[in-house]
Amino acid sequence: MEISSAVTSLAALAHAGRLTVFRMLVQAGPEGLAAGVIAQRLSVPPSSLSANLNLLSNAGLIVSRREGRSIVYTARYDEMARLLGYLLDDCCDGSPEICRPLAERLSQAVHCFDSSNSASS
Amino acid sequence: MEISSAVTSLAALAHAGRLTVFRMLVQAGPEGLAAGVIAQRLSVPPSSLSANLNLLSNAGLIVSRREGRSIVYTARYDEMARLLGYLLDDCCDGSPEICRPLAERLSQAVHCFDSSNSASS
DNA sequence: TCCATATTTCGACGATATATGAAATCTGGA
DNA sequence: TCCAGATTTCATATATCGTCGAAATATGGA
Repeated sequence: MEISSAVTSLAALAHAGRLTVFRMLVQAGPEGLAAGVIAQRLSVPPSSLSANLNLLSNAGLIVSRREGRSIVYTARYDEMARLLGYLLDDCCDGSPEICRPLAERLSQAVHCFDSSNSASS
Repeated sequence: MEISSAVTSLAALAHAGRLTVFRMLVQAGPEGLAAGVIAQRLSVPPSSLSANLNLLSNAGLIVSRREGRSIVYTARYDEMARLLGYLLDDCCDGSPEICRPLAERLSQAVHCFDSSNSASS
């Protein structure tokens, strides 16, 4: 991943409204949420939300699809993986004991770490 | 983690210069790097670097200690873990097959995932 | 075709972030 | 005490971001 796209993604997330939206979409899964639903849940003007959804979309963190009259947004898990991977890539450089707690915190957050490791056995 | 501190940290990282510095410090490990060394490596004016180090420091992502005439900066791995954990916390909500690739990307980046999992066997 | 619904685009204002030279601060040593 | 080295603070100019009403666009159905 290029540093410029990492910066773009981080900037997109560095905003309370957008971060909230993004986490909502991450939670929502592949089905996603319509723009109107998000605007209602967050009590935010449609035009403001649209601008922020656009920013997240341009950063590659979410995608949209039309579904009837609504436009449904979905989180891009692959891009999220790339971004977090980029932040972590140079970690643990020769010091496993330092990033051990980090790894534990991550596996706590991503529950399928356990299953992805035990399921392969 | 509060959303406001997540936003502060993300904003601190959403800047090419600061992101580069942060990754340098993550690489450098607990020994850290003196401000002057960083400024020289990156060919950036000391005052600019100082402002950016200050931002990262206020966000809690790095810490400084005086060592002779130099001020040495170090990455805070614990805070990095908290931030990334916050971004991931709501992931995988009932859909392990979705975040599986994400988990694999992360374990690729953080090499001690393997050791932390295989060492316990 | 015409209307109601769902979202986006446009425009303009205020607020915030960035960069950097010059001066100030702090440290170690003679 | 005085000096040189290392870094920060200050002040200022510049550029970018965020918000939201009003108008424009796209869709589905009668």
